[in-house]
Amino acid sequence: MKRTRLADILSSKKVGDHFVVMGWVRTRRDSKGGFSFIEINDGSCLKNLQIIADKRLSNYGDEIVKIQTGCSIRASGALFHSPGKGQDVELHAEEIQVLGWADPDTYPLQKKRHSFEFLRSIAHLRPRTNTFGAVARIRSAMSLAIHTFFQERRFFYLHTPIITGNDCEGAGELFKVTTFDLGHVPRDGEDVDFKKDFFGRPANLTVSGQLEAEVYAMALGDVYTFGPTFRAENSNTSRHLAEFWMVEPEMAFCDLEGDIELAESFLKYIFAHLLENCHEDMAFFNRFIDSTVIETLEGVLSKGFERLTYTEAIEILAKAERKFQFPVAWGNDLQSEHERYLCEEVFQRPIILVDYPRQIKPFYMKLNGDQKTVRAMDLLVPRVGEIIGGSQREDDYETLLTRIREAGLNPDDYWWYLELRKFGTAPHAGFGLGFERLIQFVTGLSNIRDVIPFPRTPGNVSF
RNA sequence: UCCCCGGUAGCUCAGCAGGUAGAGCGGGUGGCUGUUAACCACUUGGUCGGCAGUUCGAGUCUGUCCCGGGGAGCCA
Repeated sequence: MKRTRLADILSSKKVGDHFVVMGWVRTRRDSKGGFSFIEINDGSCLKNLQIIADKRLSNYGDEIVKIQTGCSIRASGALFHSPGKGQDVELHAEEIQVLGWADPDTYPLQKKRHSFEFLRSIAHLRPRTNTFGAVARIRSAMSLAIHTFFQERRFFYLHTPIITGNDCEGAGELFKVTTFDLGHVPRDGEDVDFKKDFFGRPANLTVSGQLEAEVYAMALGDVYTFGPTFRAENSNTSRHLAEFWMVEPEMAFCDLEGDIELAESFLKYIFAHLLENCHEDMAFFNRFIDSTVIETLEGVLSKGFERLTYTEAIEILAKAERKFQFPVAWGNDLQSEHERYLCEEVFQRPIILVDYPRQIKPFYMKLNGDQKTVRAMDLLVPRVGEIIGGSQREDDYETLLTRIREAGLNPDDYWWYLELRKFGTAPHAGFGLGFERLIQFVTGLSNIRDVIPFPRTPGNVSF
């Protein structure tokens, strides 16, 4: 089954050479002049290859003229300059073999544009469209860039557990993991008897690898995780998934300043990588999805991010002429409308907000000297909102203990996390980046369900 | 979970003030052309989201449930 990928043929354009190509038919147009044009795509790149099928081919009458959108074919022939507009080269087939038919009466994809809503209902076929093919390639390229960025900086890739026994990390509702027969759950009086469950205690899918990443940062120095996380929140928005991928670097001997520098150079690295290596797909998004995405990424590369404190942000919002639905007051968390106003109207580019009030942030963030704020940073981008949340971590044992109690959590559940502060504690910091939200930002796609192959949302686990 | 909007042919939608359904695309057939979201002609195609109700009569009005979208909350 030797073949040459379309990406290689179309980039090298070796006219005169002989190739074997395989792919899925996008369209067939017949010429009664005695041949057919068949466009195929094999997913290796956005572009299609036009194949010229002459009527002298032995199966022209019974097969080739019946080839429809969705069929998979194998074609061999020589590459020629194309006299037509729309493509530089084309393959003149010497042989065409249909590998798999696609009944046109029931194959749901047309040559025409479909709505994203409809394509979500056929998630098994939507990667064959231009948009979803491009998203998949971008997603893959970004994954590679994430690893190379960290590896070049000598971070170690850490695998944190998917199933955890930490019942509360303060990050949303948990999916429970059990082997119980839910019709007959063992009970100890009123309560569920978890001693009889697989782990002998309650377990759940992870909502974040951060606490475990801190463990390894306090031994290896710089580590990062890149894996799936799960939130059972009943969130029905274009920015939330029940299963999403998160990147979480964690650095020992690092403060908030270093954390912000890492976040900024990280995003710049990813964006530069995309602009350099994913020209065709990025141009596609810029043309058909959002005509500002390339300019936005270039803007980040040249100008970086606006940085301000939470307190400064509140001052700007308080002076704004705009009427907000939610009140602006120091101590309140910023609402979407506030974040959007700052990002999209005041600064018109990504912003980093630091030093949030302690009461609106999790227990593990380091308390500032003022005792009122914590060393937190949120990175907000236009359209998508928060894509990074990070902080310097609390490294003082007593302060952390107090903060855990303040949050209404049981210190016993965090004994090992607390021990990191007891034995050789050190300043450290890290952040979490929502991978899908980053893809939304770079592609311009407005619904997060369209940047992950098989989205999981409340009421939907199809495919 | 809350607030808005929507669910009509395989897809995208129209159907104005209740009188039992239309277009474009797709599919099929024929024609035409180095075509390229091809084009032209003909043709195929629907228990109008489900269940109740009002009415002589419901795609159209009412209730309710389900599903989808946008926004909000929660967050990444």
